Amino acid sequence: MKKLVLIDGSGIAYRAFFALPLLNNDKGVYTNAVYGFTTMLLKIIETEKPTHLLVAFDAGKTTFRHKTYKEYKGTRQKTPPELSEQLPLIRELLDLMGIQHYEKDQYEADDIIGTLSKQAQQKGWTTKVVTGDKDLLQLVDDKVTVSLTRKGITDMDDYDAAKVFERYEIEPIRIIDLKGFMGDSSDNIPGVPGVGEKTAIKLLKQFGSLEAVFEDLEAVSGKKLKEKLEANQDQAVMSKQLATIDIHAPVDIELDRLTYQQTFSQELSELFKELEFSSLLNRIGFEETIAGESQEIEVKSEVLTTIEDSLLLKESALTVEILEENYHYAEILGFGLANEKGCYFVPKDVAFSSERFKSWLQDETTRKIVYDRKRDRVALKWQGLELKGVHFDITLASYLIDPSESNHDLAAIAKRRDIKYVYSDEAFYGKGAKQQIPDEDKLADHVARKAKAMLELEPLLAEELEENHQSSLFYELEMPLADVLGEMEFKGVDISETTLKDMGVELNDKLIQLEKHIHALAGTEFNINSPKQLGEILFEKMNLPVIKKTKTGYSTSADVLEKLQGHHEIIDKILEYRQLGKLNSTYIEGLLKVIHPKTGKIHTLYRQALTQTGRLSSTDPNLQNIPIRLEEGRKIRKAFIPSKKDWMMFAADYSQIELRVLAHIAEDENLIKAFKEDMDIHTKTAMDVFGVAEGEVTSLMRRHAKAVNFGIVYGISDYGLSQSLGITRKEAGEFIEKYLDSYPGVRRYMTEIVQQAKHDGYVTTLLHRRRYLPEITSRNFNRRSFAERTAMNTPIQGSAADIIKLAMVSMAERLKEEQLEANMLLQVHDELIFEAPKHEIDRLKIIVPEVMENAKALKVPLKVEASYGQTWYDAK
DNA sequence: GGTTTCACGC
DNA sequence: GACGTACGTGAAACCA
Repeated sequence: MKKLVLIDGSGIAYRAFFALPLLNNDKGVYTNAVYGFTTMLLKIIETEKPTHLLVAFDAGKTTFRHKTYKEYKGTRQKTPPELSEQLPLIRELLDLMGIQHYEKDQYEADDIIGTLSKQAQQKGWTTKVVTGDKDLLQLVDDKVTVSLTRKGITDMDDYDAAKVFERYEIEPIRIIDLKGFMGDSSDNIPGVPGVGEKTAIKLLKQFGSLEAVFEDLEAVSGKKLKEKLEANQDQAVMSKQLATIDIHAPVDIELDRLTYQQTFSQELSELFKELEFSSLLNRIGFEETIAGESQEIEVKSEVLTTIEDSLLLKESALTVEILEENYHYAEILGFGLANEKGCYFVPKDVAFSSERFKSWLQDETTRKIVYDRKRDRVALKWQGLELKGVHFDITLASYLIDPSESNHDLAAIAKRRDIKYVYSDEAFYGKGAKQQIPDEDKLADHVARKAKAMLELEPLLAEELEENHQSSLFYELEMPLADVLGEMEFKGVDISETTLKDMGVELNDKLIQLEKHIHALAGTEFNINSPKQLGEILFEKMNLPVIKKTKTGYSTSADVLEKLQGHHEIIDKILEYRQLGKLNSTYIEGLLKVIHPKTGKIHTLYRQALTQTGRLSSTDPNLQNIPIRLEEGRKIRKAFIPSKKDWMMFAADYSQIELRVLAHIAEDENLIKAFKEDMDIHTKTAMDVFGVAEGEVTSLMRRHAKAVNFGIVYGISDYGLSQSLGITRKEAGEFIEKYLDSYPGVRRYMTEIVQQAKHDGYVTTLLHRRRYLPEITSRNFNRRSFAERTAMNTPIQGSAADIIKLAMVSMAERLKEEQLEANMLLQVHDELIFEAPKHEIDRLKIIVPEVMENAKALKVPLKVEASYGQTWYDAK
């Protein structure tokens, strides 16, 4: 059985280009269309298993259709150069994959596909056409099916005749009649003005074809419609003609010659590597190995068995080689060292038995270049060593230069700067179950390469930081902050295991009761945690109204369930079950799992080089999302306790720091005044937006105003605001407009920052933190809108992040200066949590707000609220 | 092991 | 006219 696959190469490339963000490789070659095209191609080959395969392309600008209508495709924008430059790459790729491609002067890909599909039909082959263009549906028959890209590029809808009929209520061949009436704005086919899909289908159902309609115009119902048809008859006939695919195009290619045999050559894998399609390399059976170009470059290194003073220079690159992600549990494999003298690997036994080496590690006066200062420092702290004299952190530098680089992996950072002899840890050690440590020779080589690369990278990165005006941000903020965060992580926060366990027992009881109750109400037992099973129960068995669907089934999210409240008592129970289940699995069981066996405390990991805005994130466990809003969850905080007897937990948070930052950046008089007068900002916003006096602000008005402020801070859209308030998008848009009317400075800022982002390609924060926004010029509305909101939001959120980071560095210094025993333990974006002896609380009440409020002088005062108690829960 | 859905915080 | 919409982390189900 012959199976022919015909791919609309031009159409798919076009779709891929617009569906994917503008990727490029390290040489600046754009690759998104090639990437999308290739993933689609691999998927099609895998699922369709074609015996014959051809990719058809459009040829040139003019086609035979222009003879009929010279305006054909006249409104189409010129193909963007970022896309055109990728088309030769796609052809090269097809050649390497042994896939034939074809184009014919004066014809479009559609005509080639149409002609070949009909020839194949004659021979009794089955054909699959792959395209993004609905016009191709006219080719569907008993032997030909059409796959239409849905969204993205690999998501396809398969159309056979029945599916076409289901969708359009007409035979596939009548798609051309449909186009004749409707026209097609993207091809500049006029059709009959005022006739859309609905009317066209109605006419075709009644008359059968476009010609039949015009033969019996009198039978058309509706005077207006009749007039429109009469006036545009010629245009309609021509439109149909334009939309008709030529199935007798002079295609000089034999079907039998289109055989396809899957072969993936070395050359193909080279091309994939060049384009940086590493995920696709695996799919074609070429695992990216550590071999390849890295090992071809020789790096001389030595394994040290004794440590000579002469090797330990003031200026050196140092790597502390550990494998574990979680460095609180890390085993040190050894050290890499690179300096003027050469590159070395120091095995752990040699290192730890050398007093010389250990004192060098702890020597403040050296200038060490490291890859991840916090990681190295904390890992060594667990070994009782204080890493000192760190002068440069490669990860942090790379992060500040461009936070969007998806991995600040050393090999990637190096490769982008043309240093190619170092390979990534993942490639060297493998990942997941495949991870293993090679023998010492290889290990030594790898580690030494890393150290060498770091030594070489430091001046390059330092210069880039300087160019970006980020030197001070780097040396004076992020670098010292890394040590402060390291101390917080290493110190850890104490947790009462018994409190957690008691809460767990109680929760489990409640969950069992709830589960029974829910099963009884549903009349059957099922897994409430499974959205799939829950959806079937609610929407099929119990016939509750479907509010929203996900791509795999019914949505059962909280906002959907809330809309169903009142329909059935089961809803409330499910919501409660979800809430308690979350508390139990994530917080009770989750936290119990991560208590460190050596300290009995919880040691989180702050990620300092991750978020696009400059905020920190926290993992293993995440201590930045411990419940607070609902009382049941808030009780979790009772388990967070001081580590010593007679100590207290002390918490201080910034009040409205983002909106204060906004007032400052936007220089909005109204907003500045409000903060200077220390007004309740949501009430103030409500007064301005609704035009009422303070006393007339209702709680609903305040709630709406609060959501608008929230939206400003987080950069949500009118849609997002409408969702959170349960109002229409239009109303949400009006709220935002009224807000901007009330705060003209903010409006001006929003306009200007978008202009600036378009001009510079990036936005910055108060301390010159940078975020690039390449999509701000995207032709895709969604992408562009998202980039615009990001441009408005990042300086606000990022500057707030800058400020609390400044406060943390000052705070650590201040605690030391005053010789306080208090420990700074946690940061939750706008708040700091400490533990301290009772007798220091009075002092903290003064200095913590003082340090935080004076971290950075703005045009409005910063305000901090502090509290304390026996547990984190009580510090409210 | 990867993806999807849901839910927690700011 | 539709698109699919703050950022993070983590658990569980489900599919392969």
